[in-house]
Amino acid sequence: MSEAPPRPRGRPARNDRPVEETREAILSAALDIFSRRGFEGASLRDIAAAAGLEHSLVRYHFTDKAGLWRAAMSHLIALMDAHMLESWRTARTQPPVERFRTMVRAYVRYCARHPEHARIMVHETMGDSDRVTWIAEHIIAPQHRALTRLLETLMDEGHIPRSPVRPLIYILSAAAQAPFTLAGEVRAAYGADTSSAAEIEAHTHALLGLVLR
Amino acid sequence: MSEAPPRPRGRPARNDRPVEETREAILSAALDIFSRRGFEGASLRDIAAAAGLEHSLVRYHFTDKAGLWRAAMSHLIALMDAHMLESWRTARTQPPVERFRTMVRAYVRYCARHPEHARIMVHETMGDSDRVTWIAEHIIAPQHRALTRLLETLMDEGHIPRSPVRPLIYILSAAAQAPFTLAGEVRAAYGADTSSAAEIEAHTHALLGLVLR
DNA sequence: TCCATTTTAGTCCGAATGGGCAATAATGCT
DNA sequence: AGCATTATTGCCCATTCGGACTAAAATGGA
Repeated sequence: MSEAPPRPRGRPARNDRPVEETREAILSAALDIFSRRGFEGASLRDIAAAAGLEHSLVRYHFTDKAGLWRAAMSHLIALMDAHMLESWRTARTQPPVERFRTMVRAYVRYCARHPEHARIMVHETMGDSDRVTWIAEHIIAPQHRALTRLLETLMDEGHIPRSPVRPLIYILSAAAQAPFTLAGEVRAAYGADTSSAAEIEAHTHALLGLVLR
Repeated sequence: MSEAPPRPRGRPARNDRPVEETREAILSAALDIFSRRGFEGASLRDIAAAAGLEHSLVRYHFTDKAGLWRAAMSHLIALMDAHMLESWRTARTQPPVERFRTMVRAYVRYCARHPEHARIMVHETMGDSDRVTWIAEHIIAPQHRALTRLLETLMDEGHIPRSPVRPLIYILSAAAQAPFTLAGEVRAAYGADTSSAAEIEAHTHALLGLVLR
């Protein structure tokens, strides 16, 4: 009579991983799964499994599904800031047109490396959960504030046609994200891998060539 | 002792709705829910409820969740064709630049009216289900084939900068869709309703002004 | 009129979900 | 050495999921 092996309940002898590494593994997995399935569609068990853990541990570290979502968003903002910081420092000493080029190049590279970002925006922008409010306040507003001044300068100097800024911002950021957000579509329709360096460069070039003439 | 009202099992006396109307109600609800939650996240019960029916009826009409998805996609293509047909007829007699203007105007209006479309593309482009293959073949390929010829003519005539077509197509279509796919974000960040006629016109104008100079 | 077909709703099932909680090994403070 | 805290797992719960099946009213042809 083979009894089901009564694995003892408590903490496993699984030591060696630094404390912070567990939290980060969970947050990375959460960004991936949330971007793929949306908030409701994502399951704590899938997120935990993607990080190689049990779902109770996710709840231990982040209390709630909602709490995990907020922590994952803060993590995403930190990733973005880290990625853009250097380019932002380079750009601030450049004249407007070059500054724009530098920022677009950096942003396209960021979109290619973190397609979860744009996907999460698409997911969370539906319905009127409090999550969309959080995103608008903590992510969209600062981003757009920074872009608005630069775009107005470019219009004043005649490098881009005069136009209300908001449509322009959405045109530019969506254009920058597209081939990476839709990477699977491009792969299925063209057999191309848009995350390659050559594709990133080609996309940046096409976008800058269209906007600055 | 109030017995739970034993609603008889069978078909309710709910007559009067034309047969085809039930199917269409289900398909419209399916497009909405699929675009909001993705394939796995969407529940037949939610789709049925959105159409005012029981979930068994959805399975009666479309057998499967996968079958419903395919039927909903065909329905979406029919909606798109119906919306674009008239503009396409107008455009074919026009010179290239005007033809481009006509097509962009029509496409932006379509994106505003059917934001589900772009949202579904974002959802289904993740992972490599057979659904992304279906979409690439039945939706993306014909769309891009039609656009490619027009864009090459515009480049030959010097109206847009010379560039590989694929990046250009993704830039243009993402730019056309953005404010409507992200309608909730725009509402939360700016308090604006991008589905209004004025917003649609402003967006079209900004896009055409940037592309054709 | 009768009866087969079509269209609808209700119910049961096994699996998965978010959350609550107990058990317990590791760690670190005193 | 002893003890509180931290980090982790296993298990239980009510709810919901997709799907299979049953019950029955409406419809239309014979």
